[in-house]
Amino acid sequence: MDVLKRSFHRGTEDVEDEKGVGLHGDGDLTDFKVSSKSEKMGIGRSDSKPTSPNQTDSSNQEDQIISAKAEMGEVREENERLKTILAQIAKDYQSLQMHFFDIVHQEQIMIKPESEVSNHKTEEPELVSLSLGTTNSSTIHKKEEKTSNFEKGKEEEEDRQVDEGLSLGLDCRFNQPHRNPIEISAKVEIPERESPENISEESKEEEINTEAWHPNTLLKTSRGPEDEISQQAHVKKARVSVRARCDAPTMNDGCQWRKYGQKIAKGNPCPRAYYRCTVAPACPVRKQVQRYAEDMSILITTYEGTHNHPLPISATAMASTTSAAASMLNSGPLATRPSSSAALQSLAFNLTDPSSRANPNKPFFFPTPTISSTPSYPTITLDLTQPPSRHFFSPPSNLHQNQRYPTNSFSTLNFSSEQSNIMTPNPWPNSSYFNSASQSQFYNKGHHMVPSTFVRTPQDHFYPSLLQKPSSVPSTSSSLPLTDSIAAATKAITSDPNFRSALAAAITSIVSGGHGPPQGGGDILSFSQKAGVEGPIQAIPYHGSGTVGACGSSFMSQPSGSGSGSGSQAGGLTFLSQSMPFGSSKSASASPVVNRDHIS
DNA sequence: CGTGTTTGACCTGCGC
DNA sequence: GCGCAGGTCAAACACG
Repeated sequence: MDVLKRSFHRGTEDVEDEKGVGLHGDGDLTDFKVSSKSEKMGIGRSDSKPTSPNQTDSSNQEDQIISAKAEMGEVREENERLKTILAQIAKDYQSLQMHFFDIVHQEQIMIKPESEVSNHKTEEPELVSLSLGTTNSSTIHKKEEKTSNFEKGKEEEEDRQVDEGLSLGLDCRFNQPHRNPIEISAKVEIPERESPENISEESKEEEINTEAWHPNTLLKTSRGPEDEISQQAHVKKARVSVRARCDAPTMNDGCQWRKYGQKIAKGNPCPRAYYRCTVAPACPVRKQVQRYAEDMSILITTYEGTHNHPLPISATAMASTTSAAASMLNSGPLATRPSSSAALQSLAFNLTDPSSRANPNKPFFFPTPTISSTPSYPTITLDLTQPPSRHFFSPPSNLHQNQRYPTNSFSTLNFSSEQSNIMTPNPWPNSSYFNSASQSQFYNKGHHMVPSTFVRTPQDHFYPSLLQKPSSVPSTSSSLPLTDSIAAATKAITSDPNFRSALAAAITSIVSGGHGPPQGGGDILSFSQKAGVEGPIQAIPYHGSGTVGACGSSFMSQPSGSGSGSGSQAGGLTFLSQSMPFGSSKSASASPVVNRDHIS
């Protein structure tokens, strides 16, 4: 409508200039007529032509009548002319609109075969990848959104135009022919030693291309247990480990987890806890949570498998992040994956202290990904405990066996500079934060741990004080944009090897990073979806409210006591958000074992 | 009583 | 084959 208004305004500028009539596009036609006529005719105006006292009344009246008639005639002509102009503008607008819709529709048609192919592929038995984020579902949603836009009434044209204009541009950005998500994760789930001999790389790629979850994926779960087992056998092989400072027993990633085991791992006095995703009964995703032996403030969370269900929106960022990392891990050397690097940088950009983003003079950091050889369980680690490196597009600097962790050796996607990658000693190794009593008390009182940020600046290490902040953790408005933008960025890794996509994701991140959150799912989400940065749109209502807490930090608003969640981790993803409310997980936090282990 | 956690036992894979 | 370590199971337990 702005276009129309502007056109209308332009179309009447001449008239305004000539007649000095204050005609503005904002007014409707009726107002225009009235104001135009009245102003020109002097009707209802106090500043109408003054009459000379020296003239006779009769002659004055005649003159006035004549001049008024003349003016009326002029105004009528002008009015007709303006009507014609407006009609022409409206006609042009309609024409352009139709043309625009045609373009959009043609795009949809072009997209549809891809989606159908993708859906069809999903029917095939294939692996479940680490593409935790949903992909096609949101594509479908995007289409539905556009379709519904077509059906909306004329009164919604304004919004529609805005929306579709946005989606058009972004679709152009992401619907490139080279969009080929498979390339990235092709080798992820199929370690060489397990690769079927006769399967070509292409077929494997196709296979994995279907891994991203979409509604049809649920069909998988309804298959026989054999399929499930065979899937799991593959899924097992790739892991994403997230290393972050977290004082809560577990990291809240937005999903619901049920603890099914605990084991003392060799070389680490802290037990390793095993969790299963309970969002869906048959969800194969597991995670292991273990504290880093040398710095118990660091929590190592290892994810394995692919969610076969819609993810809560709060969990998508983590899912996307881990998915992206897994894809990166398995996609080969980063040097050959500029898109991954770019997207990771975008990711790191979001992970970086928001103040860095806010201040253009403050440099922001880019990750220094390092890929190492991987053992039986290829694992990529997102090291979010240190200030990230300022290296830009650093290629894998070295291949190394990571000796710092008691787990299997794994690849390290290190967001730290190499120099700073030395683990910081626990600032309070004997702190009562790891005292069972204090800890459980802390959690049970419903306080929320104020987590340290994943990417810290050196001065951020002074975070015991943060921990003592009240539960009013800033459910920062940036949470949603941040997480969504991260999802966008990471999605770019998994779904589009093209650099432009990653760059676009980065731009999206930047655009979204510093602004307040939209309510109810948010503009950023819509933006991402329209942009083809798919997210699990079906999960939008998951947390009910559209507040930031619901989307990014809803967990913060949940009582840490056992609610309906019964102590399982649930709630908002805070993983990559500014507030980073790790923990507040009742289950683990209240666990005496965990607390006990923290003492040990 | 339902749900989640704990924890010892069991299973599996790997290296020797 | 054996031992080790990681991973999982499931009965017992705790909690609301």
